Amino acid sequence: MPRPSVPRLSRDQIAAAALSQIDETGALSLPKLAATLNVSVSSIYHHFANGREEVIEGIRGLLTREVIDPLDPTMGWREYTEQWAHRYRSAMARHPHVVPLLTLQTVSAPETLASYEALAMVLRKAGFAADDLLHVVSVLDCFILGSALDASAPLDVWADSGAPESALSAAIAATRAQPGDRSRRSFEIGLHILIAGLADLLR
Amino acid sequence: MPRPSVPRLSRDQIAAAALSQIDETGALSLPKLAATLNVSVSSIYHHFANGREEVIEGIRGLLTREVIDPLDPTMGWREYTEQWAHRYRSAMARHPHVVPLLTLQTVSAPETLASYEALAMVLRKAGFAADDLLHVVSVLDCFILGSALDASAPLDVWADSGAPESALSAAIAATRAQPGDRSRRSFEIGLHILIAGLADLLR
DNA sequence: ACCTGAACACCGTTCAAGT
DNA sequence: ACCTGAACACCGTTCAAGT
Repeated sequence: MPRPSVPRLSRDQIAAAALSQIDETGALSLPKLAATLNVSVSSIYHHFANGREEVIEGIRGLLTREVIDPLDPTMGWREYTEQWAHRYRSAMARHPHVVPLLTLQTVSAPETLASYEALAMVLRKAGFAADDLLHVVSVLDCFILGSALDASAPLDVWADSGAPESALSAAIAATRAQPGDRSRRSFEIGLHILIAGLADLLR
Repeated sequence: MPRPSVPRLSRDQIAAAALSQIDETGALSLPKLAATLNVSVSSIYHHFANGREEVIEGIRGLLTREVIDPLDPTMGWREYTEQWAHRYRSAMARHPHVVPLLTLQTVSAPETLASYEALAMVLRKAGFAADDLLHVVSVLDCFILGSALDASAPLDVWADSGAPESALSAAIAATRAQPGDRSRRSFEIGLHILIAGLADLLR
């Protein structure tokens, strides 16, 4: 078979197909990915020399690009942080099965690193002390990641965990009566508390 | 080979060996686990009919038992919550490679469910509204889980991510100058903010 | 540069069979 | 009840070879 005049694969194309496979099947298999792309497994390695792990980093990059790009760094730090957090969480919540895979490996996608750097610059300009800045980023990051995991595998499963007088079951029933997305609402409550609390670090 | 007079395996023993393997190698392989236990792979399935996933749930149970047990439910909700959160996070932080595996599957370990139920009861007695209670638990849970992941794969790797004038690199350098565990310190800052903020829900 | 095809070592899971 | 041994379908990764 001749070498095609135009490459049949690109990194973005592979990462996008991998993302779809995870969304649909809940897992990533390189043989299946190759089959979807009408290509042999080993040719994926030509674009991602480090194999599976690098493909997953590609997905992280895709997701970051998708939602983080158009943030205006000149707005106030509170608003910037809130939007940054919201976008991150919703990007991940849209791909529930991907999130646990992302937690399995260290962040190296340049788009993701750049978006954290952008947040750090906004916070520095807002006057956060050098000693505090990493803590601020870290606290936000932890909560967003945890919330994304919560959106992936909601606590609601625990409904049938205990006896009928269970405090947790009662709370779940009460929450079910409320409209909207429980996980998203929890996220918003926590985020507002965190931003208000972190603002105190500015004196 | 005769059937041994005393069983050679128990669930706890298998889960503990699995935990050690993950701590030491960063991954869990049932064939290797069987070899360590001087047993054939299929005999693991006699104790954990659902295989690998159930073994990992066993580890979750082990970790929960290890640290959650001796919490006195009569203390104030703030103190209870703080200790509960601290213990959870440190139990997970002691086993960094385990945390991502735990996020891959739904919680079903009864010990873990019981500890969330205990927290919910303390919060209810403290006067949290039924509509708020699940959000309170969820916000705490998200932050703890995210913090455990942060303890597993610290942000500090990002030190060499950018140019020398990077705001993130500067923040990392400033934080390195502080004594103690950066991830743990971030956790404490966030936890105190969250508990104070959640207290406002009591009016 | 870009892709193929075959090979390798390794998985998790199942099942009939032993005592 | 508790364990063995073999078999199955499936992984991720590598590498020589094609054009």
